[in-house]
This record gives sequence, C-alpha cells and structure tokens, in this order.
Amino acid sequence: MPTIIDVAKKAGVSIKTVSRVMNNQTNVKETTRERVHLAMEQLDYSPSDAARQLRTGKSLAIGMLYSDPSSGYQSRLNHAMMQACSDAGRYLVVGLFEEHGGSWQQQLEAFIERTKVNNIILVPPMCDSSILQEYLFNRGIQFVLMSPSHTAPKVSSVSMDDQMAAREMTQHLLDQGHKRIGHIAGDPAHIASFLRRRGYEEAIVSMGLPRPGNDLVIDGQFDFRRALAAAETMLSGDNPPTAIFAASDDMAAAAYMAAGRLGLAVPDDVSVVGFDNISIAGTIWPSLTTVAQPFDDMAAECIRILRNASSDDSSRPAPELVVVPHKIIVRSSCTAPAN
Amino acid sequence: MPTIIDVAKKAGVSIKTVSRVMNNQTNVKETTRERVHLAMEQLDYSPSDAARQLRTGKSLAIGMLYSDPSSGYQSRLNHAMMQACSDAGRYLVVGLFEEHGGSWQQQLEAFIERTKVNNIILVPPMCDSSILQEYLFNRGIQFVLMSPSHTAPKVSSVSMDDQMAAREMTQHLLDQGHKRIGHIAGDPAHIASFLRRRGYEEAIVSMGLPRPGNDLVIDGQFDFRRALAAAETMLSGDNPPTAIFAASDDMAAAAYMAAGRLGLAVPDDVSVVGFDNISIAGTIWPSLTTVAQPFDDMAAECIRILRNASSDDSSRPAPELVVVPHKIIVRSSCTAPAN
DNA sequence: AAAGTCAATGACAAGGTTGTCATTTTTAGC
DNA sequence: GCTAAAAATGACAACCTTGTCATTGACTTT
Repeated sequence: MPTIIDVAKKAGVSIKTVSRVMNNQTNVKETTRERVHLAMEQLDYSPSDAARQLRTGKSLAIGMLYSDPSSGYQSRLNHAMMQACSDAGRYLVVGLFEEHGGSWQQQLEAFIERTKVNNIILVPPMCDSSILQEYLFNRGIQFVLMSPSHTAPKVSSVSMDDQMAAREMTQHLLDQGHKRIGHIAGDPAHIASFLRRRGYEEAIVSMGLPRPGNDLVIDGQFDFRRALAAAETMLSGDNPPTAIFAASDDMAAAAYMAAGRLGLAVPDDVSVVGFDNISIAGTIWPSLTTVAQPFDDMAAECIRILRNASSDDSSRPAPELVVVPHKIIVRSSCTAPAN
Repeated sequence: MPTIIDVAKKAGVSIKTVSRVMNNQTNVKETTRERVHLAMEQLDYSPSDAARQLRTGKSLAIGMLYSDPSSGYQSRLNHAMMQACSDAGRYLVVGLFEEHGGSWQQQLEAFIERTKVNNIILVPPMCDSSILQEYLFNRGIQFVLMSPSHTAPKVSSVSMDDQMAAREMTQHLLDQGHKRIGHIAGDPAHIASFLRRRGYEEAIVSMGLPRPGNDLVIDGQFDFRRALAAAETMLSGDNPPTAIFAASDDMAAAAYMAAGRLGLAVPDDVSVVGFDNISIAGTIWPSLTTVAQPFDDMAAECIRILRNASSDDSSRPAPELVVVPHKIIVRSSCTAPAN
C-alpha cells in the first residue's frame, strides 16, 4: 500500500506538495502538478481515509434519518443513498425516528450525539421542519434536504418537481380521454402530497373540466390500507372515476386490489397510475404507469453537495437548489375509457 | 472532546493503561481498571475511530453485496443491516452484483479493490458459492454468510431454520383442515427455496397425505409475475388447492392478485400464507399470515461476529454457526376450507 | 542594481490511538 | 527477608495526512 511519501519520492517533491495536488490547492506549478499526478497513477496511490479524518477532524460518515422504513419510497431511497455513498467513498449511517421516541429535535440530538456525524440528509417529512433546520444550522452541521419544495433557500436542497410531474401524469390520463379521474392523495404531513394534488387539479382545470370534489379526491396517507378503502369508496360510488391517480405506487397497488375485489379489471374497467416508480410498479400485473422519481440522481446530488460543503473552507458555502428531472414511465395500466 | 490523555490524567495512569482497559486486555489490576472506567464515564469519553483505524489499519466498514435490490427481502435486510451497523458504530458499504457485469468473482474482486473493505457479508444467493468463499478465505478477508444452510462449517454463518419454519407454516394450514395445499416455490438457485419446499412436503407427508405433485408445486422464482402465473394456474385447475403457501411474501401478494382476478376471496375461498414478514405482509388486506424472518437479530449477529473476528488477534477465530429463532405470525389470510 | 512582492516549495509538528520494549511493582518460593 | 518470576505499568515511536510557518527563487518596481 503506497503512502504519500512514496508518491513524493517518485515525483521528486515534498509530501506537502503532493498533499496540495491532491486537494486541488493553489501555488503548485503546472508541470509539478502533472508530475505528481503521474506518480500517483503509477503507484496506484489512494490516500488513507483514516489519516485524513484524524488530521482534519472531518468524518466521512453521512447521516440519514427516516421515519418509515417499510414504505416503498424509503426502501428505494435507502438503496440509492447507500449506493451513492459507496460510490463516493463515504458511509451512510442511519437513524430511525420512532413514533413515540420523543420530539423530533430530541431524537435528532440523540442521533448526532451517538453517531457524531457532521453531514446529514433530511428526508420527508422531517425535511419540512424549520425547527430541525434551525437546530442543525446553529450546531454548524452541514445538511441537505431531500425536500419536495424549496421552502428554505438558505439551505441546499435536492428535489424533483412533484407538482409538474403530477400534472403531466394527469395530463396523460386526460389525453387518453378520461374525464373523471380520481386521486388518492398522500399524507398531508408531507408537502409532496400537497404538490401532487395541486398538479393533478391544475391539469384537470386547465382542460376546462370542473375542479374535482371530495368524491374524487380521498386522503390515502401513503398507507396501503387507507388507500385500499379510498379506492373502494371511489369505485363503488354512484359515478365512479374511469381512472385513478394514486400519489404513490404503494397506494396504486392498493387500487389494483380494490379493483380486483370489486370485479373490475385494470386497465379495461379502470385505469390506474402511480407515483415513485418503485420496484413493485414494474412487477405487478398489469405493470404500472407511473412517475419515475430520479432516486439515484437525487441521492448522488445529495452526496455531492455534502462533499463539496465539507471540503469547502469557507464555513458556509452558498446553498444549492437542485431540481432533478423526472420521467413518466408508460406501462400497461391505463387505456382509454370504455364508453 | 476528551482524548485518551484526559482520561489518563483523570485516572492517574498512563495512556497505555487506558488503552489496555478499553481493549479489554490483560495485565491491568482490577482496581486500576475500575478507576479508568470511572474516569471514562465522568468525561464521557469515546475513542477516536479515525486514530484507531490509522493505527491498527483496520477499517470500520463492512461490505455487503447483493443482487436484487428490489426484492422485499433485500429491502428489509438492507434496513436491518444499516441499523445494526449504525448501532455498532460501524458502516455499511454496499455493492450490487450486476447481471451482466462479469463473473461473480470478478465483481467481488472489483468491489474489494474499490472499497478496500476487510469485512464482508454474503447474502443469498452469493453465500452459496464456494468459489467466492474460497477467494475471500485466501485473501484473508473476514466474512460471514447469511446463508440458509451451513454448507461450509469452516465459515461463520447466520441463518434461520428455513425448513422447520416452512414445515410449521404448512402444519398451521393442515391444522385448519386443509388437505390440498399448493406451494409457490422460490428460485432454485437459492438453497432456501429447496429447504422451504422440503419443509412443506415433510409436513404434508407426515400427516399421511400424498406427496404433492407438479400440480401443487410450481416454481415462482421469487418473482411476482411468475408467481402470479403460478397461482392462476393452480387456482384455475380442475382440483384447485384450498390453500397456497408462497415461499415469499412478494409471491403471496401475487397469489392475492391471482385470486382477485379469478373472483376468489382470501381467505374464504382460498387461504394464503407467505414467508419473510416484510412490510407488505402487514399492510395488504387481508393481512398475511407468514413466517417472520428475524431480520434484525440476524443482522445484529452478522455484525457481532465480524466485530469479534476483527478484534480477535488470532488470525482465524473459530467459526460460529448461529441459527436465530423464527416465529409464525398469524394474521387474517387463512381460515378453514369451505366444505 | 537594490528592494520589495509574490509564487512555489519544503521542514516540521500535530492529530489520537496502539505496538514494542523497558521499567517498576507485586507475588511466589525458599 | 531475599531472589526470581510474574504482573502491572509507562515511555516512546509509529500510523499518514494536513496546517503553520519558513525558505527559496523569480519577477516587478523604483
């Protein structure tokens, strides 16, 4: 295992110069820089994380806190984050917000105390708490929000455009001729739920159709059972929708089940679309048309921002507001309405 | 942030003695040990990971390789592993086996090269490869198998008793009066599939019933679509089973869907049970009776074994074969057969 | 041509822990 | 009560990197 000393010898410079090159610092002649780079390559040198951490006091660990490990969204995000961390040579340390484990702030403090992380990712719904943001800011901890809205322009955040995506997804149904489209909304505690609902309404209203009422929009809270009940209510009503837009794939799967229990076929009797593009979307039958959240890209952006922030010497780097493009994935779960 | 020096001063000993106490080494008088422990507590001291890693050359990272991030099993396991690592003050680094990324061995080598991990967890189906085990053994990398069978008693492994669990699950159905029980089997590449199937057959045969044939056992490969097809085939046959035992919850959910499409109600027309107890089992309706894999306990055991192994000075600690107890979770998806 | 400026580079210490080896204290044996 | 062995403890170096500050050499200004 070569060390910085070996590189320095090979390049004929001091170790400090090698260090400068590694860290992209100024005051190194271009020819020297190249010579050092060459030596590093030839020796296949990679610096010791441990020594760096010891010297700089900065940890490579990144903390992520979440509250519902069983949701398809979080499972998918976990995978993306772990992968992004591994790719970036960093580590993910997770903590679980317990329902009855005290206030969010207490749990956050306990997590930081225990893990000593200096970099944190806040995911929904915690990312919407200004109290947590305030706390992290005051403690000088670098953090980034995986938030559906840029509520805090002082803080870096990564997101997709939930509202626009929902609008596009709804438009897709409208384009096929659907006029009564139901919406199973998400948990109101998540801003994403609000945005998706707004996008859905926007699309409908902009086609000159009446704004959907309570018969067409039911709260499913990102919960399978509630979504199942919601879909059954909708589909067994007097004037059932010909299509259902669920605010998550988990809930879309519930709509499938509701349809099955009522003897309705997807998509012939009722079209169903979802949101997230988690694995279930591709595996259930018929495969689900849905909005693909760019999980991997969003995760990579989070890690990138945190890396930059912690390598930056100015204590408060300018916040970045990143919006990652999404896609509509058209599969087999919707078709034109029957009549 | 107190260092070992502060502790040493407070306890009135040398830093080396504090180090000895921390690492549970011999040759420390009992009274001294207590004094040091007291000082550590009073100062709320915790050692620097970075310094330890630098000095010992041992990383705190633990690698885990998997192949199907979308399976409910793997999602659940990821969560358990991350949590176990965080709890133990260690980090999880993950790698994904790509279908077309070269041989397993090549991908394993690349992973180790890239991450430099010294501790690895092998999960199904990779844990069954003796080539990989051989490779890791020769490279002197500590590893533990999360394997359903103890094929390699030279290597530590953590598992549950898949065969017994499957037998109990089947017995539960038999106890309710079912005589024709279908089985949607897992991927034959996984030893677990074989064991679960054997447990299922064992339970049936031991009741004096005929060994199930190809009409009752269909390969679902842990895949939703195949399982859906399998369940439809079974349920629409001449003499359909009154109960279905799926070798994973994912596949049990497929059986639900198959039942729905055929106008059959669960559990009144057909009982369904699964295996894994992933989140879907509690959320789908009716909630699924299944075998609870002790994910959290198994993950914690894996981490514990690796920790012991890397703190142990003798280069090859004795392998441990841990079998973690499972549970049958009875929910609402089965009842006595109709007639 | 001397003085001052700035870029480029290097010598050295420090960061917190553990291994090696030397030293001191305790115990055992007679 | 003395010696030998064993147990307990400590001094110091080493792990690899980066920050501080000093030094060198080149270039600009007067």
